[in-house]
Amino acid sequence: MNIGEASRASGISAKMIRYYEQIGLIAPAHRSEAQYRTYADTDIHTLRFIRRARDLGFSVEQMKTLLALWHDRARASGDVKAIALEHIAELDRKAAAIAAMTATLRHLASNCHGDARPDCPILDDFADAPPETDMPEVSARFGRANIG
Amino acid sequence: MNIGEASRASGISAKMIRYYEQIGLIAPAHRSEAQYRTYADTDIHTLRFIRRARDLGFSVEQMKTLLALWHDRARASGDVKAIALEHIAELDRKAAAIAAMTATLRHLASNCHGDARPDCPILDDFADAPPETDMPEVSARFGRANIG
DNA sequence: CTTGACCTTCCCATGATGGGAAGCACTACC
DNA sequence: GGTAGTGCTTCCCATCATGGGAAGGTCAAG
Repeated sequence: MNIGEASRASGISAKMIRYYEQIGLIAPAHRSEAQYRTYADTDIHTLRFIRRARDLGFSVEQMKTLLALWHDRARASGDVKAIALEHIAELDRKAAAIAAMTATLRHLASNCHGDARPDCPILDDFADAPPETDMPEVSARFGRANIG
Repeated sequence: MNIGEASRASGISAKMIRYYEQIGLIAPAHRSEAQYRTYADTDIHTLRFIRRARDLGFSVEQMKTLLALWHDRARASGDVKAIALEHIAELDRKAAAIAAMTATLRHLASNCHGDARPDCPILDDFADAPPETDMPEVSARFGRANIG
């Protein structure tokens, strides 16, 4: 199986498959005589594993660890769970940051006429909101949230 | 006021102030004889505006538009509100993607013993989850969500 | 043998941010 | 008037995961 077919079978672009190989997330693919990468069913299995983990938001580093644990038949499920829980916590943090933003924005937008008149509470807020001293907790004010 | 003081007054790093100038988000600062950037109160006001918008998750491109509207005394508040609503919609999409991820992950984690035993439903799912055909709607399955 | 689809490597771009080096300017102190 | 220390300048590089595209080799069908 060439890389195009592997891509279709796994849902990962050929570009990314090469990249994952380059950074060591997956082992270098076997090569045909013409130096084409070839993939066996087990390789596709691995790629699908990666696809699933990636879709659940895991980073490449986390996926490296997860793949290692997957291949370690003597792994402790606690190690896997710990990574998952840490990732959930990270996602929860991002969600909280987003929720705080949308709460503030919805409030500002609801007070804005949104017509041809120039008065706009949104711009007024941006112009006059007091500078943040520091992030106290999750509120309508926070530093550059790690959401992008 | 030099860039360091402007940074402290606005909450934006000196690095980012220079970057914002470079990409044209803000006008080139006035320079002292020694070519030091100098900032007046109005400049700080603009930087604080940017800080606020940035903290609410707006992109540089959106901030460019918002700054233009801010300076346009004949603006229509509807134009500002439209940008805000679009951004809220974008944030909601990210939040939904995150929520779908955490829902799936919490479910998998709750079924994982998380002890020294190797059996792990999380890895089992990653290894065997059917490949996604395409994103149907917001569910536990979705493509590479735009959350990072 | 040509056409077209596929593969290869290599370089560049994204967005917003930080790190760090080399060199010049300013301030405070002796 | 030196000198130490801080601050400013520009320039280059890195992040993270991904895509775009060029130049060139390979393969299968007609």
